[in-house]
Amino acid sequence: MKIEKPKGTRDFYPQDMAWQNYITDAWRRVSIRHGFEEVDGPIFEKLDLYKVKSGDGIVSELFSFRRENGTTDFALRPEFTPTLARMVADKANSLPKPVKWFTIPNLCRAERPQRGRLREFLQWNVDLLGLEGELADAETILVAVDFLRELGVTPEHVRVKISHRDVVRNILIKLGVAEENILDAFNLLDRRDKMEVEDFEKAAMKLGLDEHRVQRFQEACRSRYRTGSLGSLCKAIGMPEEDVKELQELDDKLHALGIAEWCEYDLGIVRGLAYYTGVVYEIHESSGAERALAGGGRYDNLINLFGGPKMPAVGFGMGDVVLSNLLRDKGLIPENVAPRPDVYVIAVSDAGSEKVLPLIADLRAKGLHARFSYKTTKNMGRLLKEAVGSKAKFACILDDAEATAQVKNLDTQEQVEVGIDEIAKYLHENL
RNA sequence: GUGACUGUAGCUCAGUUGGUUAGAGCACCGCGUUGUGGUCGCGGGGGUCGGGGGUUCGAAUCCCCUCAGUCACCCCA
Repeated sequence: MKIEKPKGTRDFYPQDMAWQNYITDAWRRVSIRHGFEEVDGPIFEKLDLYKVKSGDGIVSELFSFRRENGTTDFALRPEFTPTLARMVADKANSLPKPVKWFTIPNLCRAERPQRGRLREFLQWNVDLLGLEGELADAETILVAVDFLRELGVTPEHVRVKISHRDVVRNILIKLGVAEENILDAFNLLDRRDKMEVEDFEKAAMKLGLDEHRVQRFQEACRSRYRTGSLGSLCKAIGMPEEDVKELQELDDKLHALGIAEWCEYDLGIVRGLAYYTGVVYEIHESSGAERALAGGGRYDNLINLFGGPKMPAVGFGMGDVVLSNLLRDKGLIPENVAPRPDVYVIAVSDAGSEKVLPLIADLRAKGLHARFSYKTTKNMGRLLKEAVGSKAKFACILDDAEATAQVKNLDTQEQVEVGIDEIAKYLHENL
């Protein structure tokens, strides 16, 4: 009987796993050097945890279950933020501030798979809590940008699109959108690029905007502004600079951190969910072809909502699927992401064969990644080919010589004779 | 949940208006080239042609259904 793997899941063969590790290693390395500490939580939570902030609408898109004869509903985690909020709320008073945490959870969502979206995926989360001011927002953006830079991505490849929920809300209200229609208006903004202009206008008018105001709505939210030009943004949409002072502070910090050229303001970015409270941002491939590479923003009410104190919070998530698409399309996949063996031991005579296993054990005990051939052939050409195929840095050739071996650098083709007892030392010095 | 497209070996694909026992390259396994690199040569395993039904003397090929995958919509935490 053949059982297929569940829809939208992946099997990780060695090559796939090496690639996955390449990404997660970089996520971890970059997080740590920016002063973030790794955390994790359960892979499933009580279903209620996901209802607190999102409501029931989201429930159909998650994998939920109940133990046989049990009474509690659980769900595989579709995101990490609720778990994080719970963890922070639980120990809010004893955690040193600010809280700088990162995590690399696998998440599950019961959606139909398509490009850039699977039912199980990895998502890097970086969150900074308990720090007032826009430096916090800027620092999370810095972490994301630094990561992308580390993998060879440039400002030409991607744009960090920044917006602010209150700014957009102000514009909408000034244009005459009623308070109770604000979320619908956000939603409309979010989808604007997928809609025909006519449909967009029709939907906008439903929210209470006349023809003239739809036009201004369009102008305000479809334009992009460079960093350092918030003044002209205000002028263009007729807004006092006072109303964008948080964005201005963020702007200053982005310049101070040297990442302003990666960023731009795009008031069409609002993010889907209701819990964001201030700055929101998404990272997109420049042409806009892919879905968002990362998304985040400020959620100052969430810790409070989960029973903790009121605490400022900002963070983002980046999924591995869209990231991999981007890196592949931009030709940014390194040739070797799997670990290279330090040395490949081969025997080209019967006497040499006797020495293989003791040498292998010795090399490995001394911390070297050492491999050998399971074949019985003594054909040196064939064995060297196998060594090269393994991507080993050195080959160690054992022959009839009593106490020495030939150690060959497979990259440079240099070959030297080394005493068998000295091989580990030689390799450590020359790797 | 809706729609479009695609299913032949692990991968990329051939396969004549329907006609013998379904093929190639790469990959994998083995051997040889009797001691220095991705060669070359020989050999091998592996496919109920996604599955089921139908038309036909005969189906990978034509028709219907179904399953899976991809992409788009919905949604996107």
